[in-house]
Parts: sequence; structure tokens; C-alpha cells
Amino acid sequence: MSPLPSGLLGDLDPTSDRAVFRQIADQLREAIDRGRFREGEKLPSEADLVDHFGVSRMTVRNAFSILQGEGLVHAEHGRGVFVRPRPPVRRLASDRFARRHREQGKSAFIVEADAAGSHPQVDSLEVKEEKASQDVSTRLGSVRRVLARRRRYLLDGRPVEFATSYLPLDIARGTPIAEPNPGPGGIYARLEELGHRLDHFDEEIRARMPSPAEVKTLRLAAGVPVIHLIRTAFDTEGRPVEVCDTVMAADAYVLSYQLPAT
Amino acid sequence: MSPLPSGLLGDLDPTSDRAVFRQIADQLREAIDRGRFREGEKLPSEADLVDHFGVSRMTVRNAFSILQGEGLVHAEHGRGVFVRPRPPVRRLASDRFARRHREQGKSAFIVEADAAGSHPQVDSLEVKEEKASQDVSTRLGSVRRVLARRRRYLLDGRPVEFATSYLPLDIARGTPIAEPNPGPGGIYARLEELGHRLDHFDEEIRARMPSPAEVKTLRLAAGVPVIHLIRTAFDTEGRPVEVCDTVMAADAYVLSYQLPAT
DNA sequence: CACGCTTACTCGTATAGACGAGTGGGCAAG
DNA sequence: CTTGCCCACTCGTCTATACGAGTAAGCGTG
Repeated sequence: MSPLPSGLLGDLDPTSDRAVFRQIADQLREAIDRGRFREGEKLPSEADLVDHFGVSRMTVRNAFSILQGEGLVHAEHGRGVFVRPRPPVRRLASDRFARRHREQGKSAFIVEADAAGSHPQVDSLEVKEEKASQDVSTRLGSVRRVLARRRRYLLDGRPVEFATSYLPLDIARGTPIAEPNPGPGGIYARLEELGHRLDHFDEEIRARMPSPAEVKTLRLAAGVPVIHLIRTAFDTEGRPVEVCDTVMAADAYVLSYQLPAT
Repeated sequence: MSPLPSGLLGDLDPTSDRAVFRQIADQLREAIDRGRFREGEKLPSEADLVDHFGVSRMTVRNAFSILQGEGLVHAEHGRGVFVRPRPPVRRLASDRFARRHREQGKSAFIVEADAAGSHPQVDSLEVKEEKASQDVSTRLGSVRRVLARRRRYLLDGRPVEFATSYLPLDIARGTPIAEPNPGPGGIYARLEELGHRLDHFDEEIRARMPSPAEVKTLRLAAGVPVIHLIRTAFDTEGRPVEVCDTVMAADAYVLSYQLPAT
């Protein structure tokens, strides 16, 4: 428990209205922003800060909990509190479902990750028929039961996305779409082979804090929101042929869209 | 401090590995999910839960702080802890900048809010020339100084969005774009009048927890992320003519895009 | 050298108590 | 009736203490 290097952090202002734990959080945040602590670097321990500021441990912990909520730091039991590193982000471009990307054998996720030099994985594969939720039923045009395809995507061992595709049974049942591995080009390629030429996609985007289940599935740190994306695929006859519900770790993604001005 | 209605919440499991404050949070979360507590409704007070579960106050507060981080509840000093109501969301469609929407006199924000029956406001207007940040400079094609237009949007008194537009000086200086009120149709209409016919927009979307400054500006509750949207407008000659940096309260927005399948 | 133990340090959980400050209802004085 | 005060209840902040549990390095034993 060596004393803190002087000058790294300042003093408290006892005359300030601002709560002590907020002042401590402010100082740490500023030090991080100024690069005094780098990504992945260990912050002073709770005991260090207790000594430095002359406050009780709970006060220091409150300060840390603010920074955790902001997604700035994360604590590791037995090791310390660290500046949270910014993971590499996946960029999703609006042409990612263009037909020309669908020709190859591998899935878009695998191809793209390989190109970026990271190690992609897909797991938690589940394919089953089930009752459509109210929302999915509405989006697919009042279907009762659907084929659901669930999978989780990982980059370099880290889960980044969890997605479920829902397809009407009259389209998907008994086709390669109902198989765990639908084959080259994925289910969109199969849909087109089955005569459902794709016309366009609608995407709805929300951001929110994750549920406990999502925290577990995506192994999310505190202070990391999720991006919730719901895509509906329409064929050239205007029929919705797939709804894909995706939950992404927000710190791993940048979504990119191109809009016409006309 | 009347005793809790029995049956509303269960008991703790002393044999469980799960920390007591997590068990309490779980019970409250489940009660909320099941609708036992409705939106805006007051949860049992800290003292109530201390009595009911036979734990110390800090343990109850820890439980509440979990739920706050999840954006499920919010505390009001002197009043209690309440289930956070879901505010009405603004839907942003991908055709919101289509030329046909630019004909009217009022801004898109005002028109749309009026139609939805809510009371729109725009404030914190600031228009000034300044040095371009590294990022803005890159996006606009290496310009050094820019015209910056900052404004905040409110719905029914609640701030929902904070946006800054950056334009190259050689385009904007001395034009209505440099005025606080650029006139009917907004700056996109003015850009087209100035000969920069708009061709398309690029939008980049991220989600993250807000900085303290953003919490203040948007009056965000704990556990509400922000959507960070950066839009670049291109004219028909392929030149970037505006960059708009927008930070939105994530609980107030759903973004919607339409993608071609070709 | 390899293994396992000890030990120091770290964060996690929980208790008990104290005072401050915002809210809102009730009551008493005007 | 109205005004203003008091009080009960609420969450906010802070202290002090205790024990548990994960980590990592050092040290001694086999």
C-alpha cells in the first residue's frame, strides 16, 4: 500500500456543495480523461484512496461505483479497479445485406471478422418451431407459429451479439432454413432460392441498459448498454419473410447507414 | 411505515450463494416485471424493506442501486423510489430528410411533434465560427475552421436531443445558415438554394453511457444510455457539406431505417 | 525444479449508527 | 380561511468495523 504519487490526484474541497464521493469520482474521471491512467491500467486501490483523501472506504467505493456506471472503469475481485479498455468495434454498413455479399460460402460475420484479423465464432445455436410473440406475429403479418433460429456471435472469444431470426412456418419448414447450418450465403440466400426474392429490409434501433439475462449472455461489464435492432426482411411482393431480433454489446458496434436525400 | 402487504415480496434464501442485496433486487425486479408495481408507482421505502427482510439499510440501498443502473427505477429525494415510466418515443424514419419534407415553413422537429400532440421547443441556440475538431475536419475534407450551430430539442419540457451542425466556412459564412434562424426548411433547404444540391447522408450510430455534461444537458435519469449519431451530408458533387453531431436520450428514440436488398 | 502453503493485498458483502436535506401533511396561529 | 410552522417520512451522505473471497508472489518443502 505505497502512498499515492503526489500530484496525480488533488485535494477535496470541503467548502463545496458537491458530495465527497462525487468529488473523488470527478478527480479520477478527469485523470482518466487526461490520460494519466491509460486503458487497462490499474487505478489506485480503495485503501490508497482512503489514505489519500482521509475518507472512509464506503465513500471511495461510492466514487468507483459512479465511474462503473459510466462505463469508464471495471473492478476485478482480488486484483483492483482498471480503466476499461475500448474493445475494437465492428462496423455494420447499410449495404451489408446486399446481394453481392451473399455469393460466398461463408457467413458475412465470419468473412468480415477474418478480414479484420480477429477470430470469429458462432455458438448457442438453436433452431426450433415455437409460438410467435405478439410483436413478431404483428411484424410477420399475423402468423401464429414460427421457426426460430437463435445464435450467439463471438469475436476473439468475447460475445458481442445475440440474435434470433423468426420465419413463417409455411416458408421455412422442411427447407435448409430449418437446418442448423443453412448453407452458403445463409438464410437470405435460401429464401431467394425458394422464390422469395428480397426487396428491402426495415431496421428499428433502440438503445437501453441490458437485462440480467443479457448481461450474462453477452458477459457485459457494468455501464455497457445494448443496441437492440429489429430487422424485417420483405420480398418483392411486399411480404415480410423474416424478422431478426438482435441484441448487441454497444461498446463493440458502430452502425452505419446511407440515406438518399431525395 | 406500515408493514409491507404480505405476498408482495417473498423471503430471502440464506442458503443461496447469491448476495442478499442481489436477491432483494431480483425480487423487486420480478415484481415490477410482473406488473405488481406499475409505471410511476412508488416502491416500498428503504425502511419498509429493512423491516421486511431484516437487513441493514445499506443492503437495501445496494439493491435499489442495481435497479437504478438497469434504468428500471429512479429515486426522488424525500419522496421515494419509483418505477421509471417509459416516456413516449420519437420515431426517426430514414426518409426524414427527404426533399418533400423540406417544403414547409416549420422545422421537421416542430411539425412532427405537433402532429404527435406534444409540445416542442428548441433552445440553447448558439451559432459561431470555431476551430474544427480533428474528427469533424476529417469528415468535412480537411477544413480548419467551421460554422457551428448548436441547439437542444425538448418535448413537453423534457430535453431529448442535443445537436451540433458543422459547416465549412466557405459555404456558410455570410449566408442565412449563419443566422440563428435559417428560415423555412432549415439549413438543408438553404444549402440547396446555395447550389449544393443534396445527394445522400451517411449516418454513424453508437450507444454508450452519457458523460456528466450530457446527463446535465439532457436531464438524464440514472441507467439511461445515449444514442450518439453522426450524420454527414453530401452534395451531388460528392462533397461533404455538413456534419451533424447528435446526442439523444436513448429512452426517447427509436431509429428506423430502410435498406435496399440489392 | 515443482508443488503447495502462507501471506499480503485486493475487492465484495454486510452491519450499525449518525446527521443532513427534501417533501408533504397536519395543526395552530393569525 | 389562509399562512406558516412543525413533524414524520423519505432518500442522501458519511463513518467505522467486520469478515469473506479472489489473486499473486514469495518461500519452503519434497
